[in-house]
Amino acid sequence: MKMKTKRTLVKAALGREESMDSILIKGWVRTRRDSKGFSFVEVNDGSCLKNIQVIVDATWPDYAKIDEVTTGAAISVTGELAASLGKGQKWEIRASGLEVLGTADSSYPLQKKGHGAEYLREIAHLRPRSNMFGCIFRVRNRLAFAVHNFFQEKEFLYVHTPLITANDCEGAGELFRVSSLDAKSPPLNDAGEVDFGEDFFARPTYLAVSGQLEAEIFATAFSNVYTFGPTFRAENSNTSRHASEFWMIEPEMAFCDLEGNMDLAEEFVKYLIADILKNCQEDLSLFARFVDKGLLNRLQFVVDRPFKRVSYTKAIELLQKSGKKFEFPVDYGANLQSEHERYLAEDHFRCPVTVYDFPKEIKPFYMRSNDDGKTVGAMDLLVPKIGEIVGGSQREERFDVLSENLKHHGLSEKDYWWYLELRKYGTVEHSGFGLGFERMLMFVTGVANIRDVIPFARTPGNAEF
RNA sequence: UGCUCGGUAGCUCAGCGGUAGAGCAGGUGGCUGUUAACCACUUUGUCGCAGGUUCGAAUCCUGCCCGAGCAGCCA
Repeated sequence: MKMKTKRTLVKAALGREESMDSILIKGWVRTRRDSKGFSFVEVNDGSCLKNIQVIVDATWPDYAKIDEVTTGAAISVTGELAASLGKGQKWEIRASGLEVLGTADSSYPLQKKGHGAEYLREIAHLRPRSNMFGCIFRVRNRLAFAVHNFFQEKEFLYVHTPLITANDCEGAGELFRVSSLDAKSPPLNDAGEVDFGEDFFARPTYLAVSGQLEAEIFATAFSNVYTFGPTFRAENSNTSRHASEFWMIEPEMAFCDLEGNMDLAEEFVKYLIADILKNCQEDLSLFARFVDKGLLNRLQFVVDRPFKRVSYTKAIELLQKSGKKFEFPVDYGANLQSEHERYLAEDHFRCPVTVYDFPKEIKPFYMRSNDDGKTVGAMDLLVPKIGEIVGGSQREERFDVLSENLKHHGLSEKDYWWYLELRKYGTVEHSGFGLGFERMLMFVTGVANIRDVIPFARTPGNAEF
């Protein structure tokens, strides 16, 4: 019986130290170049950016089949892995057999030459086969792995918080309603409004905008926990850095104050960048060449230097003294505008900056009140080019103060009874933050649009794939 | 949602009142090792949609649709 050759991934073949008498590869044709007497076929299977070059000699009995070996076709090649006779690659495969597994005619939308990001977005089912998106999604994979490594090395517990929630969390933002009621004729109450008491969960429910409140439950049992999952916002945002469905990482730590929180955020961001610099060099080199020439220097810079920290009050002073004309006025008590954040990270400090201790009026109910009575222990980590990448706070652990804050924000204690009980039984100082996974990926790859770092982007009016 | 810019060949784009172009892709032929191969020849268009102005509209005007950038909301 003939031994069946096991398939080798292109990445493994290219990384070989020695030649192979017999090799089997499978993948998709990127391009074919014909010469008199033989053809060069470049095959990619997604395992790495590089293709492997296959030589098909015209003396091969089935050489007529070469016409079907077109850009986009899926093929299987057997042959010998040998040192390349040409320049530009170490190894090539001298084919002894070739099978076209799936043809692709000339209507194949992915050509060998430059496509625009917007066009590729319209063919999200094929763009992973392009060089750029191959790199993006390999880095995305590694970044997700690095997230878990970071927290697992620190003994943080990975917790799965619910995606369907009954609290319209923090009273902020637009939520997607989750309902199984008949949209055409929903049950009505006496006032003629939709009666969500009749709905699946016997109350109004939504897709979660954050797992924070539930993460706090676990932090007050396991000390250090993190979530990593999808989250949903129904805001009609049309920008290059907002998506309706995105992934977020939310660590939550008991016995930790705002400073410990900022320390962790900084360490986390640096760890992720260092991991990608180390493990995704080939993919990063493509971004450095075609997307952002300054990428590698900027990433190295961020890993090497400490982040700056300024209080909100100090940040306002800096902005007022900057002499720069802003479209929006810089006033104490107002939110920092994008242009203000950009000035701090890109012009003034020229590095990531953490702004902390914000006025209480512009922040949610759960953030811990500072002793000055005016500010809360909040922090935003701002990064050049992208802006806010992390938002977090120390949480209000004092029952009376939290209860007061709920009232102040017009929220009912009844809806947050379990959240309040965390403060009633064994309450402790605790803190946490949220890091936008796609924003981190944008920073690490230099890709400017969030729609291009998520496999299938959900934005207002778009859910095709 | 507001402001700004854009929609011309399969893709990238030029043309911006005088009747449709280039490069690439595709096709044909050539080339003894190519590297987004090269050389020669060659096919392809409701110029986003609907009105209007004009002798004449891809080009000017209005409305709509779609996309992008920025702002707000945030991660």
